[in-house]
Amino acid sequence: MSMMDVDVQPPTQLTAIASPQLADGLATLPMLIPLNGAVVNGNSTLPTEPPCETVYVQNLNESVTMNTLKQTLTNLFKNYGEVLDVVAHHNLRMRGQAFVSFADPEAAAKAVKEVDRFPLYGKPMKLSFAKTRSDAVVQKLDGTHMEEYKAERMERKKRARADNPLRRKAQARLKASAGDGTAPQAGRRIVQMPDEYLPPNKILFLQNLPDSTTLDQLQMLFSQYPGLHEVRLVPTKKDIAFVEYVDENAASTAKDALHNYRLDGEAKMKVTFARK
DNA sequence: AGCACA
Repeated sequence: MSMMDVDVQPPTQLTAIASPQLADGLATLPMLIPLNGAVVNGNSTLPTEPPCETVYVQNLNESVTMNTLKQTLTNLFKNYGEVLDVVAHHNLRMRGQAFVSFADPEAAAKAVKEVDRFPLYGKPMKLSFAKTRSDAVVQKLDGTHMEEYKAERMERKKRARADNPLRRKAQARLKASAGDGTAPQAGRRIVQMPDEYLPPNKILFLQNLPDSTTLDQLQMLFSQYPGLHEVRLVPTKKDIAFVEYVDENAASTAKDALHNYRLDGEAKMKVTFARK
């Protein structure tokens, strides 16, 4: 339903690779082994992106609600492997970003390669590997060392804070100028953006309505959510309709509430943002 | 721009 009805890269079959073995003796904090690619000496050697299990996503459309965002990201990324967790925050510092954790670093690598620049909700996502492992991954690797891991993470944070910020700025600049000659446009094979990933719109698009659906019925249903402007049926097609709200936020609320609602107790109606 | 998770 999600990615399948359009021409999108099919789910990647990945053979499971051996997870890092906790060598018997020295395995106190196996997950703290630095994700390779550490900076060697301040200037010349740039860190190569480490094969972290977690993908760091930037440039997300910030007007999408947290729930739909997480849901959508899970749906999208599970095409590349088992998704353990999706973490996103709405606060000033963290909005527009998300962390998608895979069980398998190869799945993450595949996702970074193929999904980078994919336009989700109207904005091309920037994908890279997370700097640190996520809790979900650590849990999976070795749930028993969670507490120690968190303690260690605190330490790292402190050290980072003490670290000279100027040096980091310089590194960032270097990196920006270095890469970026031929980043392949992701999503080349997509002939049409799936409805689910369209950017917010004050107009909603309803699909899969039962034949018996009436205008009154829809008005009744959608007026439960504030800001309803108008419901429009499509004379030639009984199974679809448009519902317009005063703004995107209002529409978004109604959409989240009524997507998959069963009007007749049977079929689920699909509610997405309309195409512009 | 911005690398979190209690």
